[in-house]
Amino acid sequence: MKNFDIQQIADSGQIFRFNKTDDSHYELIAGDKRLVLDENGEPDLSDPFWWHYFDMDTDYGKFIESVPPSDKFLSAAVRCAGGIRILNQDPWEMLISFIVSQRKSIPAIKTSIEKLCERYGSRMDGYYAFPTPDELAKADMDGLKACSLGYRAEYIYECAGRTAAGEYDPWGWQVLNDDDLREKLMSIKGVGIKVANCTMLFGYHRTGAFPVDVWIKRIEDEYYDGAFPVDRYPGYAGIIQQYMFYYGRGVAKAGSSKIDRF
DNA sequence: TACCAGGTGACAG
DNA sequence: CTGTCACCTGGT
Repeated sequence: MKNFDIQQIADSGQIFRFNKTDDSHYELIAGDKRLVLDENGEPDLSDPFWWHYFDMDTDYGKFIESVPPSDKFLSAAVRCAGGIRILNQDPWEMLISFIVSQRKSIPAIKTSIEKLCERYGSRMDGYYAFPTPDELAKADMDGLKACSLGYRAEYIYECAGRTAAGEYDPWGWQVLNDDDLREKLMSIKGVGIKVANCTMLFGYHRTGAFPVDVWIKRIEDEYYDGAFPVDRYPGYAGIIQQYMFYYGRGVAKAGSSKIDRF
């Protein structure tokens, strides 16, 4: 499959409910759906939901080819991360997941989200769906604290309550332009610029959103004199960000054999 | 065992 | 408007 590598997608930090189930299978849960992947990581895309989820109508080759050879870092990044795609995930699930993500390691994020699903999500056949706003709004602070959320519990509590009440409408916000959407997201307590941009990129497929986290910051400081030229990639800087994130994080983890240095 | 983690809100200056 | 700082707590 062209420009498709499930492991790279999983390691690019956009999905948290992706797990190895045994030595030859992976599972991916999105909303109330589950996808099982074989040892090759090749999903069955006959279901239109998953076809759209994996953004199969988009040609990622053109983004990769647009990278100027003069940019050595980015050229190396796309060589190593060419299988990354921006998934079409659910706005609500992304909003809650990235509120949870702040100041947490990825394993800790996954643990918290799994606990939220087990405690508040619907029981499916062998797994738990991501809780709906109504389901999550039933949570009290003690229950949320039991999900290892720490100080984020009150953010989740408030966001779920206001969404269930109709004050927040994550799905309705899809009609907003990027700036209005970002402003709306940042009006939510616990959502700053980084969480807003991640939610936009992964939950609303706003590929122009460019989340700057500690990894991207390090890369900007080290290779781009402090600021990445986002304007060079109009409307798809977020896709470029994913290549940078995957590669930069891989380089930092010394000994990672699948990463080539430049 | 300490230390840090894909940040944010509150508050100074 | 930019700079600091506390913050819950799991994972390594």
